[in-house]
Amino acid sequence: MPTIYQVAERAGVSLSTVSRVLNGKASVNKVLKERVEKAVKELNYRPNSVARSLANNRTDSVGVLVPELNAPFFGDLMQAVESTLRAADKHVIISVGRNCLETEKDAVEFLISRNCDALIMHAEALSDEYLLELNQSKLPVALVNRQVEGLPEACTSLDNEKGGYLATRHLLELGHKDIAYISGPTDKCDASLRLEGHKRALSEAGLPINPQLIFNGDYSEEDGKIGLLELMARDMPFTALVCANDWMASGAISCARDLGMSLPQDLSIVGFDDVVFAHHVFPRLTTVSNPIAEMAEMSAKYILNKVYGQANNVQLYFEPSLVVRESTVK
Amino acid sequence: MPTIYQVAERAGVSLSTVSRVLNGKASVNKVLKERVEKAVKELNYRPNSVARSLANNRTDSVGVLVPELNAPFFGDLMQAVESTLRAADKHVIISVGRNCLETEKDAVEFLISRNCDALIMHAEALSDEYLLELNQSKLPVALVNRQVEGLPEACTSLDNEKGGYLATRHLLELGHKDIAYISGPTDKCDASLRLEGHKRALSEAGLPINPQLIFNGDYSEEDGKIGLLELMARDMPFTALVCANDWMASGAISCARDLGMSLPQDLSIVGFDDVVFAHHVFPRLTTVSNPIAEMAEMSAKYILNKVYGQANNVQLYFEPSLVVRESTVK
DNA sequence: TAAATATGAGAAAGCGCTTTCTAATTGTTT
DNA sequence: AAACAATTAGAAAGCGCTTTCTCATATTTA
Repeated sequence: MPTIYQVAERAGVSLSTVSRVLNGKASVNKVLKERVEKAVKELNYRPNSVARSLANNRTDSVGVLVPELNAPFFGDLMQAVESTLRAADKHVIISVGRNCLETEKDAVEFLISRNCDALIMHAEALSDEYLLELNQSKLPVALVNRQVEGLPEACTSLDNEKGGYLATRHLLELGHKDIAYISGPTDKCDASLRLEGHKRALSEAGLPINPQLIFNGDYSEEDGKIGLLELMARDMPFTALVCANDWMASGAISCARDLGMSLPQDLSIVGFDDVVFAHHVFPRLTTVSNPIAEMAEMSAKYILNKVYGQANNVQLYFEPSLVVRESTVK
Repeated sequence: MPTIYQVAERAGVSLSTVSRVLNGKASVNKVLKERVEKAVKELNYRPNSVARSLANNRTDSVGVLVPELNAPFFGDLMQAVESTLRAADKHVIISVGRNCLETEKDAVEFLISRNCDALIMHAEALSDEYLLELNQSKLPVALVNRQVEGLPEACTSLDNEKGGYLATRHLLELGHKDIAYISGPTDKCDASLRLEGHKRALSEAGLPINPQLIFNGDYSEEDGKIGLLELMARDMPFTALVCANDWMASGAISCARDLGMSLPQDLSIVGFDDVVFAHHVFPRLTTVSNPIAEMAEMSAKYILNKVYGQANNVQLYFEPSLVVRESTVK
């Protein structure tokens, strides 16, 4: 691998001049510039990014923290972040948090030790205070799909309340009156907001909120099954079911079928997120779209602005919309 | 951020000594060692990984090339690679190839310019020659799920022929005689081997190989649909269908249902890969498991051995197995 | 006890780049 | 034409670490 010194020698200039040509920051005599460019080409020179990083104290790399790598939702997130950042010649270092406080902290430490210039995270377990502190003392941080008090411009988020509202209103419009709900873990903000939306829709329709028709799940497919079983055991009849994400909806669907129900006639089901497999399940799932890819892209653009001096427009707040498929009927 | 120099000062030793303690390569007087460790702790010192990389010419980072980030198959791959490498304190730089020659080359260049110590790739478009040359002149390379002439120990692969054979034999054992096949792109080695296996199963059963019952798809969901339509238009009746991956199987399933067929009674369908959504489709898909996660893990271990001096056992060749679910009946 | 060997610490060079500082050259103004 | 300002090139320091080389001290051997 040729170094900048060899380029300088071949071009007959000092290495400062080569550096200036390469970075285009200061003006360089046209003749010398061409000589340098020629030498660069002839030697097939590529600057050593490590040396560059050491000298100017930035690595052009952004750490990304996601709960897992093999889930469609986070796949979409990473896809968007990677392509946005790569277009700016930045690179992505990925770390997995597993939805666990210790692992997330570890992952952040790891990313810091790797000298990332910034962090883009879908943090589940880390506290608001930790994130604030991190942002202040170490690295600029962008949060995807989460709102943190004190970091207004660093957070992209979805109107989850509206999403829950849309799901339930759709069922109400189809004529359902007895609507069950399988919630996500209510200590998570998005889950509790979705539930709020559900309740608002019921209230607006003048219907009571029956706690017997609400089950608290943990967003897993398994809890979709368990939830449906439990709700049915409570002996409060219902003709429709809202699940706070598609995984639980999918679990509920296969459970319902195992119970011998025919869908969607016996039970209308709505999911949330519109992940890839939503149209693989049968009946194809009516769900609420979650523009995770756009949110992730905006988070990346925020970092590009904040750390790398770009000036993209960034949208922080997103609206969900209903995707009607075949899992809901009158 | 404290530097090694400040640690040395606080501990009252030279920075060489600090370095030696940190890296544990040379022996250091116990007393001094403890003083250094104390200073490290007090200052909360973390070595600067960039400076370290510059000095010893290695970045402890491995480039990973995948066709896409938001597909379950590659999600599994990355998950395995990331966790294996992270356990060894190496980090993963991810780049996307999009199944396109130019993009893959770009991605590799990018990874090289980032001074990765090695590359782990699921390369679709790059030629064997390119990969060989890359491995020889630039960076150690590991190929996941692909065999490259000349790189025997660097490749993990699946017995695709056997997979195709298993799929078809399963249908034969259920009593099917007229079995259609939707293939992947036959210029890809895995696709053509799967097809070979299908043919061998037919031959062993004494059945003719009817080209009218074979359709060449491109592994996309869309081509599952198109394939089924086309096969049915050919007026050669069949009672079972093998698809060379789960995406096409899923496409064929929804197409069949749109056509009013009832599954699996009217048509038994087998997929390939056993990706996450295989059990989300209805009827739950009988398919051939592809141990992509294990292959990816082995590729990572190979790199750990080759580049970082570890001594893991690595298995290079994998056997598929049949996963019987509900999409196939007598 | 003197000489030979082993052990461990520090000084300093070097990894490949950026950037500041200085000096030289060119151009501008009166 | 003299004095000044504006450009632009090169020298050198510095980023934070590793590692070689050298030297001092401790240990072993005759």
